[in-house]
Amino acid sequence: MAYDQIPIGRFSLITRLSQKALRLYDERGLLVPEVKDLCSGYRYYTGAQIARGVSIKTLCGLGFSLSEIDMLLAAKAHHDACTIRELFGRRRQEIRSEVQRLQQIEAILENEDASLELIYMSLNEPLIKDVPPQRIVGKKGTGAYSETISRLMPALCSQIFSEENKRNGLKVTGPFMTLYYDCEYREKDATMECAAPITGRIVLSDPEMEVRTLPGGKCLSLIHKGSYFNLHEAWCRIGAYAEEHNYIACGLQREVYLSDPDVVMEDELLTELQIPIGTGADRPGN
Amino acid sequence: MAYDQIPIGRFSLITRLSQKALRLYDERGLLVPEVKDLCSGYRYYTGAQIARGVSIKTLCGLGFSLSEIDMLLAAKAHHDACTIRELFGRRRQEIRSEVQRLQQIEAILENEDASLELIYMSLNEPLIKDVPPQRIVGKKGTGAYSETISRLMPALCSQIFSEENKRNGLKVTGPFMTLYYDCEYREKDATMECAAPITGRIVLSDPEMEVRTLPGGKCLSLIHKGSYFNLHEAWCRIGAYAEEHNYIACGLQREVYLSDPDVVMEDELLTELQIPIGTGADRPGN
DNA sequence: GCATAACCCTCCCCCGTGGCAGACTCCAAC
DNA sequence: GTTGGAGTCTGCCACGGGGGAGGGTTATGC
Repeated sequence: MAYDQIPIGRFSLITRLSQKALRLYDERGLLVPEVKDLCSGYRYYTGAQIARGVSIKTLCGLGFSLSEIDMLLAAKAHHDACTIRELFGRRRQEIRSEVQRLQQIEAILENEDASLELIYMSLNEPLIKDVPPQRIVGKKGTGAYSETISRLMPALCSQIFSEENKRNGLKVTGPFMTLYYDCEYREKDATMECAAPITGRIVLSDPEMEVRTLPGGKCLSLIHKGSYFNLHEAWCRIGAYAEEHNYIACGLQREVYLSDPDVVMEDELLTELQIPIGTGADRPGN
Repeated sequence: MAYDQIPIGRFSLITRLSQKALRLYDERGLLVPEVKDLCSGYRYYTGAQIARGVSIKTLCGLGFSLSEIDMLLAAKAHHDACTIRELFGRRRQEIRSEVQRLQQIEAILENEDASLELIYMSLNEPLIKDVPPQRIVGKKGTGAYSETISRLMPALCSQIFSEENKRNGLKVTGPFMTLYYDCEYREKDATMECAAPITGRIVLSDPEMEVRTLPGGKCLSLIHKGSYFNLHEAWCRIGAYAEEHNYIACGLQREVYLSDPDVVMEDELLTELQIPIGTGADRPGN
């Protein structure tokens, strides 16, 4: 059966591989046409290559990558059932987790029908992330939460934005935040510190204010959307999550004010809660 | 809160978007940094952009494309709940079909554990494809299937590969095939034609042989792997599939011999079955 | 004020496939 | 032999990032 000059189009019809794909496989060495006319550049396949082409098409449909397909076909040629089993198993694992992921997404999309608010809902899962060390200036105080913060923030700002510091080129390099020194909720006498990450030289006239470097490291992070009055709910959630996963706070918990409350509407405010869990050494005692 | 010079690294940590992604969104206009230092090229984001970044991150995680995210955010800005609902619904649909597809693959991977043979099993689903017109030379005959074919093929070959035709540059341009003239199975007196697609001028000494052009068009196609003795099973499957989907044959059914039986082992032989089904103008009702 | 480390920039390649443009080649029929 | 149409070639862009090279910029600490 002298039938060995199959041009790409015909070969594509037989194997159901697109011409584009066939050219790619040629380039990659996965399926190289038996003959390649040097002057015209035309690719000619042989009947014996059809089987390989069909195999590639099928494995492709099963979601294997080109390099995996290469390995599978080589393993088959060597009757190496072990490699094949392993690759198949791995692929099954991938598919399972992918299906799970998609089903979670589907659940989210179905829960709230036409609202983008759920965007923040789905962010509610706390995540672990890395935080860089920051040089901050802060002012400590004790009292009820919101009142104390309302008192500390203006004091902090007036120092940072003083004429002298402006002249010295002081810059605020990140969002303002509050650091909490207590491990539990305290209604009236919580100790906290309002702070801002800065760069440059700073001159302080308030003796209660302090400049230092906050250590970086891993932390549990949760972004909350909405009024500051609802922040305690978010703290509850991140706390529950930490407990559930056996994370122990190893430093000051932080409340990072991502939005500017002077500009953003109350229920659009973003706030990030952080609980250091990594190798940080700034335990309350230190 | 004068905090408006967030470099890309810090912004990346806050929003959980990679720097790579942020640069891409800048280029695409999806999330353009408020300030771009013209001489250093540094990107600086503002606190007000965090919300948009977080939204993008979340929508991305839900699997929306960048252009869809653009539409969603625009729709949200215009309080256009309708567009949002539509995009969400479409995405849900996509996810459902993707999950279905993956689960089918998983089923295939689980069925046969470590064998590549299933590769051909999964090809068993007949497919509709386009076949080009072919100029063929064929020789007809009547009788029992395998005997008749065994008689016709050598006759055909001896003509095609005759000295005279070789001199004229006759070329075989595709696999040999058998065309079946009967609509049903006939044990002893089936009419069939063995044929080969050719190009060039041909000289025939056998008056029973004929050169003509086989019409192209859509056909149902199934690739069978294994001995020719089992071909009838494949014919049953493709026939059942055609009946199930109301496809009516509108031309000669073909058996295309993709492998060379002189070279390939019996149980590795590939054969393609084709049932022409026309352009859809010859459905049962029409 | 300077050194150094950390940061940021642009450009290129990778995955695997589809689409398009412009040029070349092949074949069948006249 | 010629011609026209179909087939094929290469190369570029797109998707949505990840990774790396090589070189400029900023911040901190001494």
